[in-house]
Amino acid sequence: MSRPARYHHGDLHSTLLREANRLLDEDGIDGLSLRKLAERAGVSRTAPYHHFRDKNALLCALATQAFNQLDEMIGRQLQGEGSKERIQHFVREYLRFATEHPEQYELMFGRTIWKSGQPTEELKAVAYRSFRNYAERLGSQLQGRLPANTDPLRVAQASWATVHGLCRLLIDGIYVNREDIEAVSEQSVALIMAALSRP
Amino acid sequence: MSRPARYHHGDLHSTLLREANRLLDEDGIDGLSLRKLAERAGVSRTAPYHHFRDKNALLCALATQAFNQLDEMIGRQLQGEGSKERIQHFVREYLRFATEHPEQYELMFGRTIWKSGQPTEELKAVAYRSFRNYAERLGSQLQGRLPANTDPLRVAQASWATVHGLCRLLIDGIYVNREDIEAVSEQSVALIMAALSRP
DNA sequence: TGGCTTATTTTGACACTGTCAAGATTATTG
DNA sequence: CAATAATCTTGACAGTGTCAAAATAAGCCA
Repeated sequence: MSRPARYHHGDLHSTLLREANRLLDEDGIDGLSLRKLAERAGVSRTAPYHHFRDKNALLCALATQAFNQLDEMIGRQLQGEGSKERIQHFVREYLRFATEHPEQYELMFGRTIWKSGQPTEELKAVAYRSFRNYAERLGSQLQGRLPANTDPLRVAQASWATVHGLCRLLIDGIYVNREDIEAVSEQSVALIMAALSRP
Repeated sequence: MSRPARYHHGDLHSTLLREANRLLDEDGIDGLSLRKLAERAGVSRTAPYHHFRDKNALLCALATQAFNQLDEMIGRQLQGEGSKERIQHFVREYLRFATEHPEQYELMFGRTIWKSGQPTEELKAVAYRSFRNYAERLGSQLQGRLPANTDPLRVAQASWATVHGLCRLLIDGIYVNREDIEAVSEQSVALIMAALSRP
């Protein structure tokens, strides 16, 4: 671990990613500065620029990692046949994912990357893939139970917006009460399921 | 308007608010710096500090203004008896409110104030009042049509989360296609209305 | 009016930030 | 072993929010 200080770090790329994630958890997205990160990695201020084009690129790399985790979680939770309980459980897991690492979630969906910065092609790919994954799996969960003239894609988009909206309200500090969010999400699922025809 | 430069500006407080709103529209929330603002107002860098305790206070003032507008809009759109069309129309107006001044919306609901900074008591008051207003009016629109064991407050929270989620996806630059959002919001309203009993 | 208090505004300074350019050092390759 | 490429450092610049101390103007009370 703590080898003597050398000119070449040897493994700076992954060290940067690791320490950046730590900084993100500890100091939040605003507290994550390249200079602090460099210091933690035991390296000079501009060293990271040889591994990431700029700060935006670093943040995109972090977000990409997180999207891969989310994608994996979606695949794990939304498999098998659909039921209200399964969907309910998925929503809880999604909320947990977002609230256990709020700064990561902010990075994934926030304006820091998508608006102010520029999402990497890699990031865009994994982000869209995650949603497509969700849409497909939810579609087969609800298969045959949707009312006529109801596009499954629209249902996926709408439900995702709802859960995402709840997450944002929690993460951005507008709602503080976690149990309220829990109840609201149950209400949302209940409402959607009530609109479906019985299998 | 353009009087000769005096030591005392005379109306700096409101000038700052006005120019800050312009800067917000033009350069976005990240481009809104106190120094640029001071320059626009024709005053030195630290002059604004005698009218707003710090940058957070200025932003809270802007957000408070915006919430008052939203509150007024809610009252205007959600009066009278409820119908699917009226609610649909309200959602469209809400989307319009958010997308015509995205930076203001970001200020109102974003982490800049609610998480990183500290919302003023005044801001908290008007924000909660706006939601209470929405919840009450939506409640009377749906009166008597909600299924048993369905708390109108929860429905208000859930539906607000949905519309808010859609706005965020648009504003943060994740969704770019406006028509998609339009269709998704219609789908959301349709789903909720489908779960209600006929009047 | 004059003098005192208070409200505004300014200049100077500090610690931060991201990032560029130029040089120093090590690793790699022919 | 020499040349090239990769990696890292130091120095610098423009930008940020904000504090302290000094300058200026306005308001008020005699």
